[in-house]
Amino acid sequence: MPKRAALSKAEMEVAHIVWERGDATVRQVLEALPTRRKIDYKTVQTYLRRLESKGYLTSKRDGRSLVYSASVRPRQVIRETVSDFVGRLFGGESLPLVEHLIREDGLTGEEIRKLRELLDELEASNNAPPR
Amino acid sequence: MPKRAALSKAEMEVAHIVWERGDATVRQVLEALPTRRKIDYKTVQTYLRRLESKGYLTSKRDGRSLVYSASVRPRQVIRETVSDFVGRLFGGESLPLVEHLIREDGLTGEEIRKLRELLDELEASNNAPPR
DNA sequence: GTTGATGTCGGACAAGTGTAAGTGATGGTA
DNA sequence: TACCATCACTTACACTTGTCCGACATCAAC
Repeated sequence: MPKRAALSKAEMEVAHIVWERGDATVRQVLEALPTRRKIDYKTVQTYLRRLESKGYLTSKRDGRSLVYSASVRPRQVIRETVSDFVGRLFGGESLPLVEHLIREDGLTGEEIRKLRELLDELEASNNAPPR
Repeated sequence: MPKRAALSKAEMEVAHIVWERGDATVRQVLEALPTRRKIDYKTVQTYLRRLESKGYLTSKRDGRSLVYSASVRPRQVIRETVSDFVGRLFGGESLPLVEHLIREDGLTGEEIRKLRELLDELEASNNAPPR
């Protein structure tokens, strides 16, 4: 794998926004950021530029503006990033993190149901296929 | 809360080790680190020193050595750290992270059972007590 | 009582990060 | 057409982080 430099915290934030929208200009990212996050246009511009130079995003021109979009599958990036995080803060064990998340964030009944389904599904495919 | 400076990646790693063991000297942390992580004694020393100055650990002397231990409840620190992470990479939604974790890491049947129990428990306390 | 291993205490230092300013092109509007 | 808002591009700059070095103190074993 052509190891990209890791995402910084601020970069994660804007990358997430671009991924959610599919693509975005500097201004769109700025507007999508939570308003409490008082951050300058120029700063967002820098993050996007860095994300591009790290290989996470590409940009194409549209009129005067640049439109950024993923150049690596977000799924993949998320996998790597989460894995690094779990490795460091939980010694590589993801179960404790799952438990933490389930416990700490009051999940709605709806969400609990959803998770239960996911578990069923998993268990089924766990038993069946010799892979 | 007296907002501590956030943990850096390397700091998370060593903090986790100290928490796991209850307490630890520089050398013990060094030895607990995965061997592939080729890192110098002095470097570990620095991380511990910084963790102390950031307010996460305290040290007490034992002979010539310093023994570090948590000075803030790990639970609390983990909560903050995870919350920050989820905020940035998942826009604050923890469910997607839970799903990701459950899906990506092949959980054992045992673990799945455990999670199911946790969900039951949660659901029960969700319905019953007005807290 | 000199030597070597092991500690701590204070730097050090380059790269990475958060945050933005300065400069110049461009396009809509008074 | 002169001006202002808005872009991109370049540059800046202090703080943080990852990584370690040098000096000095101890202690055990020659």
